[in-house]
Amino acid sequence: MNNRELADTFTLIANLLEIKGEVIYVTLAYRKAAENLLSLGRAASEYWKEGKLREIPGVGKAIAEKIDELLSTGRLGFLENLKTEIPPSLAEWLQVPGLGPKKIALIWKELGITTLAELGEVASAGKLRSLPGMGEKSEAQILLGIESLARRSGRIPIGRAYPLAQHIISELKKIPGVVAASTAGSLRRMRSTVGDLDILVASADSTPVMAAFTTLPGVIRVLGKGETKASIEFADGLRAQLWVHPPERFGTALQYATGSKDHNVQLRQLALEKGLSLSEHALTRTDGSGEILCATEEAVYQAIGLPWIAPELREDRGEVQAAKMGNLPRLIEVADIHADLQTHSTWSDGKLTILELARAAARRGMRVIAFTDHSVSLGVTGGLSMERHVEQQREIEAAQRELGDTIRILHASEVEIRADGSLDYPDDFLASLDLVLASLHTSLRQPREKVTQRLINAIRNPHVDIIGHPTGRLIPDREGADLDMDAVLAAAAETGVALEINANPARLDLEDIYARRARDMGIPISINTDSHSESDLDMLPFGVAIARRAWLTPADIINAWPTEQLLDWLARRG
DNA sequence: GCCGTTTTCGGCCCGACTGTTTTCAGTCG
Repeated sequence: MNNRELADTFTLIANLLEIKGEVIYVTLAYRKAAENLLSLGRAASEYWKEGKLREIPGVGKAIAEKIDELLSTGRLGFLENLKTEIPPSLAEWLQVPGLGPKKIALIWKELGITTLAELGEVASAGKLRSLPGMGEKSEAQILLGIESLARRSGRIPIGRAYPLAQHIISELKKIPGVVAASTAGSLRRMRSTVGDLDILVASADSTPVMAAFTTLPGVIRVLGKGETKASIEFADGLRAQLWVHPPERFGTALQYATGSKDHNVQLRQLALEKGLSLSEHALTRTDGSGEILCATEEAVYQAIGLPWIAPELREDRGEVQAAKMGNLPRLIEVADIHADLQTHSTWSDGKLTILELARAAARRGMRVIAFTDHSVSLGVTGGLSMERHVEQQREIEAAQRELGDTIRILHASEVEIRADGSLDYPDDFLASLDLVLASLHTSLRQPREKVTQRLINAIRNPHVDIIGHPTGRLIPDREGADLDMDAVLAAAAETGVALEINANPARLDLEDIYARRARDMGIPISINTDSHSESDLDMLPFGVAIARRAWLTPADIINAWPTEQLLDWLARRG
C-alpha cells in the first residue's frame, strides 16, 4: 500500500466521520495525516519497517495503529465498521458544491437515499424542499452542483490555469480605481494543479470590479457575489473567485488568500506571541490598542518579525522555522537559468530547425542549448539512427558557425530506456555525444521492481548525464510509473547523474517533494523546457516554480551554473 | 485525533456569503 492509497483511506475516513457528525477536530486530524502522507517524499512503509510511523507529522498513536493494520493486513477494521454505519457512497456527495456534511446527513436520514444518482432524482422531483432548513433555492443549487460536478474533471493543470488567471488580472487592472491585482491561493504558490482560480484586487471601490468579474466572457454562472467576494463558473466547470480589499489592507488580504492554510496557522500563532491577531483585514493588537494596516505582504511578515517568505515555500514544510532562524534559501529564479538541456528540432518531432530554435533560445538569454532529438526506437517521433546523427552533427556545426559565441549548441540525445532496461544506442556511440539524457516513454505500467530497475540501469550507465522526466507522468491524463523513488534517489546520489525537472506544465516531473529530497542527497537537478516549438521555451517559469517549491538554489541547478562549470561537469562525466 | 519554549489537558482561524430565517445554520475558503 503506497502513500497515496493510505492518504485516500484516511480522507475517506474523514469524510465519513464528518457526515456522521464527529467532532470537527477529529476529521481534521485524519485530513491532516492524509495530506502529510502525500507530501512525505518517502514511503510510509519505510517508516513502518523502522518502527518510526509516529515520526510522520500528524500521525499519532491512533493513526499509526491504523497504518500498521493497513500495511500488515491490507484491511482496516475501523473503516469497515464505519462503512456499516455511514454508506461510503455518501462521501462523494461532499464534492457537490453547496452540499456539506450536515445537509448530506439530513437528506440521507430523512429520505433514505445513498447515491448521487438518487440525489439527482429526488432534487428533480422537488422532494428536497420539504426538508427542514431547505427550500427551492437549495434544491436548485444542489441540482446545479451535480451538473457542474459532472463537467469538472478534477484539478486543473497550472499550464491552463495560469494564463487564464493572467488574462483575468489584466482585464481587472483596466478598471479605474484598481491599484493592484494578483493571483492567490495554490495558483500563486505554483502548485502543479489547482482546484480553482483565486484572484485578489486592491481597490477602494469593489462595485465595478465585481461587475466586470461576474460578466467576463465565458462565465456561465455566478455562484456568489457580495461586497468583498465573488465566485464564478466557466462553461467547462472551471471556477474562479475574486476578493476585493482596500489598497491599505492589500498585504494582509494577499497573505491570507495565498495560504496555505497550514502556513497561515503557523503565522497566526507567531503573531499571537507578539500580541497581534492576524486576519485578512489587519494585524490587530490583542491589548485593544488598535490595528496595524499592511499594504504589502512584506509589511505583514515584518510585523511578525520575519523576512518575507516566497509563496512557493508556504506549505508548512519548515519555512516558518527557517525564516525565524534566518535560514531561508536564496531560491532559484528564471533569470538564473542560462542553459536548456532538453529540446527537440525538426530532426525528430520538433517544429523548428536547429538554427531557428537555438536563435529563439539565445533571444531568451540562454547561453547553452542541447538538442536532444529522440533516439531510434521511438519511431513515431522520427527517432534518429546513428547515421542520421552524423548528418545532424554537420547541421549543428553550421548553426554554431552562424550564431558565433552567442549560444553554445550541444549535440545530445534523449535516449530511450527500452522496456528491457537497455538503452537505444551502444555505449561507444553515447560517449561521442556532448550530453546524454535518458528517459522512459513506453511500458510505464510495468511492475514497480521492473520499471525501477530500468531507470536504475540508465542511472548507472556512465555516459548518461541526465534522467529526463523521471516518472513519465502526464498531467492530468497519465499517472507516472510506479517507481521506488528511494531506490532511484539512492542510485542517483551514488553516480552523480542529474535528475530533470521537466518544465512542461503537462509534466512537472520530478515533483517538488522528490526534488527537495534529491537536493538534500546532493543530487544535481536540471530544469529543461523539453521544447518542441518556440512557445515551449516560455514554459521555463513552471519548471523554476517547482524547483522553488523544492527549496532549490542556483548552486543546485546545473542549468544555472556558469557555462564553463557546466561544460566541465559534462566533460568529466564522459 | 494530534500536539507541546503556554507540554499530558485544552486548544485547534474565523469571516463572508447564502438561504431560510425573523436571529441563525450551513458552507466555503
